[in-house]
Amino acid sequence: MCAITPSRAGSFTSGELARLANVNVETILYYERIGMLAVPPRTEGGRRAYGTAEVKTLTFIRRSRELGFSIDEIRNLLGLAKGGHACGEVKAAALSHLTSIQGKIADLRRMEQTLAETAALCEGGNAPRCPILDALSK
Amino acid sequence: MCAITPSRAGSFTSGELARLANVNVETILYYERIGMLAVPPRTEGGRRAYGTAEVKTLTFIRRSRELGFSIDEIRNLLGLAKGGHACGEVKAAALSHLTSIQGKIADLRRMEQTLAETAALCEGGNAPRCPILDALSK
DNA sequence: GTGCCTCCTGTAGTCGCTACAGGAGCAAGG
DNA sequence: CCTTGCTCCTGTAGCGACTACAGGAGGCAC
Repeated sequence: MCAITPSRAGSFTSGELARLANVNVETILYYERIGMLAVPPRTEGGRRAYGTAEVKTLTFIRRSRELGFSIDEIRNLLGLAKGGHACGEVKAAALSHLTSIQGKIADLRRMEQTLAETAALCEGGNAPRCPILDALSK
Repeated sequence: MCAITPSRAGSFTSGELARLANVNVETILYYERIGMLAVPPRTEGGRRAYGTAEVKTLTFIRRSRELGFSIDEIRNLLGLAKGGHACGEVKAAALSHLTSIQGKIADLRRMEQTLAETAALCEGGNAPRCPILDALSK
Protein backbone atom coordinates (compact mmCIF):
# COMPACT_ATOMS: atom_id res chain seq x y z
CA MET A 1 0.00 0.00 0.00
CA CYS A 2 2.63 2.43 1.08
CA ALA A 3 5.55 1.95 -1.28
CA ILE A 4 7.09 5.31 -0.51
CA THR A 5 9.49 5.50 2.41
CA PRO A 6 10.90 8.72 3.81
CA SER A 7 14.22 9.68 2.22
CA ARG A 8 15.52 10.83 5.60
CA ALA A 9 14.56 9.51 9.00
CA GLY A 10 10.89 10.35 9.43
CA SER A 11 10.63 13.14 6.93
CA PHE A 12 9.37 13.39 3.37
CA THR A 13 10.36 15.72 0.56
CA SER A 14 7.65 17.56 -1.31
CA GLY A 15 7.80 15.01 -4.12
CA GLU A 16 7.33 12.12 -1.70
CA LEU A 17 4.47 13.89 0.02
CA ALA A 18 2.91 14.55 -3.37
CA ARG A 19 3.01 10.88 -4.32
CA LEU A 20 1.74 9.77 -0.91
CA ALA A 21 -1.23 12.11 -0.95
CA ASN A 22 -1.79 11.78 -4.68
CA VAL A 23 -1.51 15.45 -5.61
CA ASN A 24 0.96 17.45 -7.70
CA VAL A 25 4.03 19.03 -6.14
CA GLU A 26 2.89 22.40 -7.48
CA THR A 27 -0.37 21.96 -5.61
CA ILE A 28 1.54 21.50 -2.36
CA LEU A 29 3.48 24.71 -2.97
CA TYR A 30 0.26 26.48 -3.82
CA TYR A 31 -1.39 25.25 -0.61
CA GLU A 32 1.59 26.44 1.40
CA ARG A 33 1.37 29.84 -0.28
CA ILE A 34 -2.31 30.29 0.54
CA GLY A 35 -1.88 29.00 4.08
CA MET A 36 -3.67 25.66 3.69
CA LEU A 37 -0.53 23.74 4.64
CA ALA A 38 1.79 24.86 7.42
CA VAL A 39 5.23 26.03 6.38
CA PRO A 40 7.41 22.97 7.02
CA PRO A 41 10.96 22.94 8.42
CA ARG A 42 13.79 22.58 5.93
CA THR A 43 16.72 20.21 5.66
CA GLU A 44 20.25 21.60 5.64
CA GLY A 45 20.08 21.62 1.86
CA GLY A 46 16.98 23.85 1.99
CA ARG A 47 14.39 21.23 1.06
CA ARG A 48 11.03 20.95 2.72
CA ALA A 49 10.81 18.17 5.34
CA TYR A 50 7.27 16.92 5.97
CA GLY A 51 6.04 14.44 8.57
CA THR A 52 3.20 11.93 8.50
CA ALA A 53 0.74 14.50 9.84
CA GLU A 54 1.10 16.42 6.59
CA VAL A 55 0.28 13.30 4.62
CA LYS A 56 -2.97 13.03 6.55
CA THR A 57 -3.82 16.70 6.19
CA LEU A 58 -3.08 16.77 2.49
CA THR A 59 -5.09 13.61 1.89
CA PHE A 60 -7.93 15.19 3.82
CA ILE A 61 -7.76 18.21 1.56
CA ARG A 62 -7.67 16.15 -1.62
CA ARG A 63 -10.60 13.97 -0.59
CA SER A 64 -12.62 17.03 0.38
CA ARG A 65 -11.81 18.71 -2.95
CA GLU A 66 -12.96 15.56 -4.74
CA LEU A 67 -16.25 15.93 -2.90
CA GLY A 68 -16.54 19.49 -4.18
CA PHE A 69 -15.73 21.42 -1.00
CA SER A 70 -14.13 24.78 -1.69
CA ILE A 71 -10.75 25.68 -0.25
CA ASP A 72 -12.43 27.97 2.26
CA GLU A 73 -14.84 25.27 3.36
CA ILE A 74 -11.93 22.90 3.83
CA ARG A 75 -10.02 25.50 5.81
CA ASN A 76 -13.05 25.60 8.06
CA LEU A 77 -13.23 21.82 8.38
CA LEU A 78 -9.54 21.67 9.23
CA GLY A 79 -10.10 24.26 11.92
CA LEU A 80 -12.93 22.18 13.37
CA ALA A 81 -10.81 19.03 13.18
CA LYS A 82 -8.03 20.76 15.09
CA GLY A 83 -10.36 22.00 17.80
CA GLY A 84 -11.76 18.48 18.26
CA HIS A 85 -15.27 17.65 19.50
CA ALA A 86 -17.10 19.81 16.93
CA CYS A 87 -18.91 16.93 15.31
CA GLY A 88 -22.17 18.85 15.11
CA GLU A 89 -20.61 21.69 13.18
CA VAL A 90 -18.86 19.29 10.82
CA LYS A 91 -22.13 17.53 10.12
CA ALA A 92 -23.84 20.85 9.50
CA ALA A 93 -21.11 21.85 7.03
CA ALA A 94 -21.42 18.51 5.25
CA LEU A 95 -25.20 18.77 4.99
CA SER A 96 -25.02 22.35 3.78
CA HIS A 97 -22.54 21.30 1.12
CA LEU A 98 -24.79 18.39 0.21
CA THR A 99 -27.62 20.85 -0.38
CA SER A 100 -25.48 22.95 -2.66
CA ILE A 101 -24.46 19.89 -4.66
CA GLN A 102 -28.11 18.96 -5.02
CA GLY A 103 -28.79 22.47 -6.27
CA LYS A 104 -26.10 22.12 -8.90
CA ILE A 105 -27.53 18.77 -9.97
CA ALA A 106 -30.95 20.37 -10.35
CA ASP A 107 -29.45 23.17 -12.47
CA LEU A 108 -27.69 20.69 -14.72
CA ARG A 109 -30.83 18.60 -15.08
CA ARG A 110 -32.72 21.66 -16.26
CA MET A 111 -29.99 22.36 -18.78
CA GLU A 112 -30.05 18.75 -19.89
CA GLN A 113 -33.82 18.85 -20.30
CA THR A 114 -33.83 22.08 -22.29
CA LEU A 115 -30.96 21.01 -24.46
CA ALA A 116 -32.49 17.62 -25.19
CA GLU A 117 -35.83 19.18 -26.12
CA THR A 118 -34.15 21.72 -28.32
CA ALA A 119 -31.94 19.18 -30.06
CA ALA A 120 -34.97 16.99 -30.71
CA LEU A 121 -36.53 19.75 -32.82
CA CYS A 122 -33.69 19.45 -35.30
CA GLU A 123 -33.53 16.97 -38.14
CA GLY A 124 -29.87 17.58 -38.76
CA GLY A 125 -28.81 17.64 -42.40
CA ASN A 126 -28.42 20.80 -44.43
CA ALA A 127 -31.69 22.60 -43.71
CA PRO A 128 -31.49 26.36 -44.28
CA ARG A 129 -32.99 27.23 -40.88
CA CYS A 130 -31.84 25.46 -37.75
CA PRO A 131 -34.42 25.18 -34.96
CA ILE A 132 -31.66 24.91 -32.37
CA LEU A 133 -30.12 28.22 -33.40
CA ASP A 134 -33.60 29.74 -33.51
CA ALA A 135 -34.35 28.58 -29.99
CA LEU A 136 -31.10 30.01 -28.72
CA SER A 137 -31.73 33.58 -29.86
CA LYS A 138 -35.14 33.94 -28.20
CA MET B 1 -42.24 43.10 -23.46
CA CYS B 2 -39.78 45.47 -25.00
CA ALA B 3 -39.89 48.59 -22.85
CA ILE B 4 -36.52 49.87 -24.05
CA THR B 5 -36.46 52.04 -27.15
CA PRO B 6 -33.31 53.17 -28.91
CA SER B 7 -32.03 56.52 -27.62
CA ARG B 8 -31.09 57.55 -31.17
CA ALA B 9 -32.76 56.47 -34.41
CA GLY B 10 -32.17 52.72 -34.66
CA SER B 11 -29.20 52.45 -32.38
CA PHE B 12 -28.70 51.40 -28.77
CA THR B 13 -26.09 52.39 -26.22
CA SER B 14 -24.23 49.69 -24.34
CA GLY B 15 -26.51 50.16 -21.34
CA GLU B 16 -29.64 49.72 -23.47
CA LEU B 17 -28.19 46.66 -25.15
CA ALA B 18 -27.32 45.27 -21.74
CA ARG B 19 -30.87 45.67 -20.50
CA LEU B 20 -32.36 44.26 -23.70
CA ALA B 21 -30.21 41.15 -23.68
CA ASN B 22 -30.23 40.84 -19.90
CA VAL B 23 -26.49 40.94 -19.31
CA ASN B 24 -24.16 43.39 -17.54
CA VAL B 25 -22.56 46.25 -19.43
CA GLU B 26 -19.16 44.99 -18.31
CA THR B 27 -19.91 41.65 -19.92
CA ILE B 28 -20.57 43.41 -23.25
CA LEU B 29 -17.23 45.18 -23.03
CA TYR B 30 -15.56 41.92 -22.13
CA TYR B 31 -17.17 40.16 -25.11
CA GLU B 32 -15.99 42.93 -27.40
CA ARG B 33 -12.47 42.61 -26.02
CA ILE B 34 -12.30 38.86 -26.62
CA GLY B 35 -13.88 39.16 -30.07
CA MET B 36 -17.27 37.61 -29.28
CA LEU B 37 -19.09 40.80 -30.25
CA ALA B 38 -18.10 42.87 -33.27
CA VAL B 39 -16.63 46.31 -32.54
CA PRO B 40 -19.61 48.64 -33.07
CA PRO B 41 -19.57 52.08 -34.68
CA ARG B 42 -19.56 55.08 -32.35
CA THR B 43 -21.74 58.16 -32.06
CA GLU B 44 -20.19 61.60 -32.38
CA GLY B 45 -19.85 61.64 -28.60
CA GLY B 46 -17.79 58.44 -28.72
CA ARG B 47 -20.45 56.06 -27.41
CA ARG B 48 -21.05 52.61 -28.85
CA ALA B 49 -24.04 52.41 -31.22
CA TYR B 50 -25.55 48.93 -31.51
CA GLY B 51 -28.31 47.70 -33.81
CA THR B 52 -30.97 45.03 -33.35
CA ALA B 53 -28.66 42.34 -34.75
CA GLU B 54 -26.43 42.77 -31.70
CA VAL B 55 -29.43 42.27 -29.43
CA LYS B 56 -30.06 38.93 -31.12
CA THR B 57 -26.42 37.88 -31.01
CA LEU B 58 -26.00 38.84 -27.38
CA THR B 59 -29.21 37.07 -26.40
CA PHE B 60 -27.98 34.03 -28.25
CA ILE B 61 -24.75 34.12 -26.28
CA ARG B 62 -26.54 34.55 -22.95
CA ARG B 63 -28.95 31.71 -23.59
CA SER B 64 -26.12 29.45 -24.69
CA ARG B 65 -24.11 30.34 -21.57
CA GLU B 66 -27.16 29.52 -19.44
CA LEU B 67 -27.15 26.10 -21.08
CA GLY B 68 -23.52 25.68 -20.08
CA PHE B 69 -21.84 26.14 -23.47
CA SER B 70 -18.33 27.56 -23.18
CA ILE B 71 -17.36 30.78 -24.90
CA ASP B 72 -15.40 28.80 -27.48
CA GLU B 73 -18.33 26.51 -28.18
CA ILE B 74 -20.55 29.54 -28.65
CA ARG B 75 -18.01 31.14 -30.96
CA ASN B 76 -18.30 27.98 -33.01
CA LEU B 77 -22.10 28.02 -33.00
CA LEU B 78 -22.10 31.67 -34.07
CA GLY B 79 -19.79 30.79 -36.93
CA LEU B 80 -22.16 28.02 -38.01
CA ALA B 81 -25.16 30.35 -37.71
CA LYS B 82 -23.42 32.89 -39.92
CA GLY B 83 -22.57 30.30 -42.57
CA GLY B 84 -26.19 29.10 -42.64
CA HIS B 85 -27.29 25.56 -43.60
CA ALA B 86 -25.05 23.77 -41.07
CA CYS B 87 -27.92 22.26 -39.11
CA GLY B 88 -26.16 18.90 -38.85
CA GLU B 89 -23.08 20.38 -37.24
CA VAL B 90 -25.17 22.43 -34.83
CA LYS B 91 -27.07 19.34 -33.78
CA ALA B 92 -23.80 17.44 -33.30
CA ALA B 93 -22.45 20.24 -31.11
CA ALA B 94 -25.65 20.28 -29.06
CA LEU B 95 -25.59 16.51 -28.54
CA SER B 96 -21.92 16.53 -27.64
CA HIS B 97 -22.58 19.24 -25.09
CA LEU B 98 -25.53 17.26 -23.79
CA THR B 99 -23.21 14.31 -23.19
CA SER B 100 -20.79 16.48 -21.24
CA ILE B 101 -23.63 17.82 -19.09
CA GLN B 102 -24.73 14.28 -18.38
CA GLY B 103 -21.17 13.48 -17.36
CA LYS B 104 -21.16 16.36 -14.91
CA ILE B 105 -24.47 15.23 -13.48
CA ALA B 106 -23.05 11.76 -12.96
CA ASP B 107 -20.01 13.24 -11.19
CA LEU B 108 -22.18 15.30 -8.89
CA ARG B 109 -24.43 12.36 -8.12
CA ARG B 110 -21.39 10.36 -7.03
CA MET B 111 -20.34 13.23 -4.77
CA GLU B 112 -23.86 13.50 -3.42
CA GLN B 113 -23.97 9.77 -2.69
CA THR B 114 -20.60 9.70 -0.94
CA LEU B 115 -21.34 12.79 1.05
CA ALA B 116 -24.76 11.57 2.14
CA GLU B 117 -23.34 8.20 3.23
CA THR B 118 -20.55 9.89 5.11
CA ALA B 119 -22.82 12.39 6.82
CA ALA B 120 -25.16 9.57 7.86
CA LEU B 121 -22.35 8.02 9.92
CA CYS B 122 -22.33 11.05 12.17
CA GLU B 123 -24.61 11.58 15.12
CA GLY B 124 -23.74 15.25 15.43
CA GLY B 125 -23.36 16.52 18.94
CA ASN B 126 -20.07 16.89 20.74
CA ALA B 127 -18.53 13.49 20.19
CA PRO B 128 -14.73 13.47 20.52
CA ARG B 129 -14.17 11.65 17.20
CA CYS B 130 -16.07 12.67 14.10
CA PRO B 131 -16.68 9.90 11.55
CA ILE B 132 -16.96 12.48 8.76
CA LEU B 133 -13.51 13.86 9.46
CA ASP B 134 -12.19 10.32 9.78
CA ALA B 135 -13.63 9.35 6.42
CA LEU B 136 -12.10 12.39 4.78
CA SER B 137 -8.52 11.62 5.76
CA LYS B 138 -8.45 8.07 4.37
C1' DG C 1 -24.93 75.52 -11.60
C1' DT C 2 -24.95 71.40 -9.42
C1' DG C 3 -25.89 66.84 -8.63
C1' DC C 4 -26.46 62.47 -10.55
C1' DC C 5 -26.41 59.07 -14.00
C1' DT C 6 -24.38 56.85 -17.70
C1' DC C 7 -20.65 56.19 -20.44
C1' DC C 8 -15.68 55.63 -21.43
C1' DT C 9 -10.76 53.38 -20.67
C1' DG C 10 -7.81 50.49 -18.24
C1' DT C 11 -6.38 47.45 -14.72
C1' DA C 12 -6.67 44.07 -11.08
C1' DG C 13 -9.13 40.57 -8.64
C1' DT C 14 -11.79 36.06 -8.31
C1' DC C 15 -10.93 30.36 -7.81
C1' DG C 16 -7.91 26.49 -7.87
C1' DC C 17 -4.74 25.33 -9.70
C1' DT C 18 -1.12 24.53 -13.91
C1' DA C 19 2.83 25.66 -16.53
C1' DC C 20 6.52 27.43 -17.31
C1' DA C 21 11.61 29.85 -16.64
C1' DG C 22 15.88 29.75 -14.63
C1' DG C 23 18.85 28.09 -11.26
C1' DA C 24 20.89 24.68 -7.60
C1' DG C 25 21.70 20.37 -5.52
C1' DC C 26 22.17 15.43 -5.27
C1' DA C 27 22.75 10.52 -6.53
C1' DA C 28 24.13 7.07 -9.83
C1' DG C 29 26.96 5.52 -13.65
C1' DG C 30 31.19 5.68 -16.30
C1' DC D 1 36.29 12.98 -10.74
C1' DC D 2 32.88 14.22 -14.02
C1' DT D 3 28.78 14.06 -16.40
C1' DT D 4 23.94 13.16 -16.80
C1' DG D 5 19.55 13.49 -15.33
C1' DC D 6 16.37 13.90 -11.79
C1' DT D 7 14.39 16.47 -8.26
C1' DC D 8 14.03 20.49 -5.86
C1' DC D 9 13.82 25.58 -5.28
C1' DT D 10 11.82 30.51 -6.33
C1' DG D 11 8.98 33.40 -8.89
C1' DT D 12 5.77 34.67 -12.34
C1' DA D 13 2.14 34.20 -15.78
C1' DG D 14 -1.77 31.83 -17.66
C1' DC D 15 -6.47 29.57 -17.73
C1' DG D 16 -12.19 30.85 -18.05
C1' DA D 17 -15.65 33.98 -17.68
C1' DC D 18 -16.38 37.33 -15.86
C1' DT D 19 -16.60 41.22 -11.82
C1' DA D 20 -15.08 45.26 -9.59
C1' DC D 21 -13.06 48.89 -9.18
C1' DA D 22 -10.45 53.77 -10.37
C1' DG D 23 -10.54 57.92 -12.60
C1' DG D 24 -12.44 60.86 -15.92
C1' DA D 25 -16.01 62.99 -19.42
C1' DG D 26 -20.42 63.95 -21.09
C1' DG D 27 -25.39 64.77 -20.74
C1' DC D 28 -29.89 65.55 -18.48
C1' DA D 29 -33.01 67.24 -14.84
C1' DC D 30 -33.87 70.44 -11.31
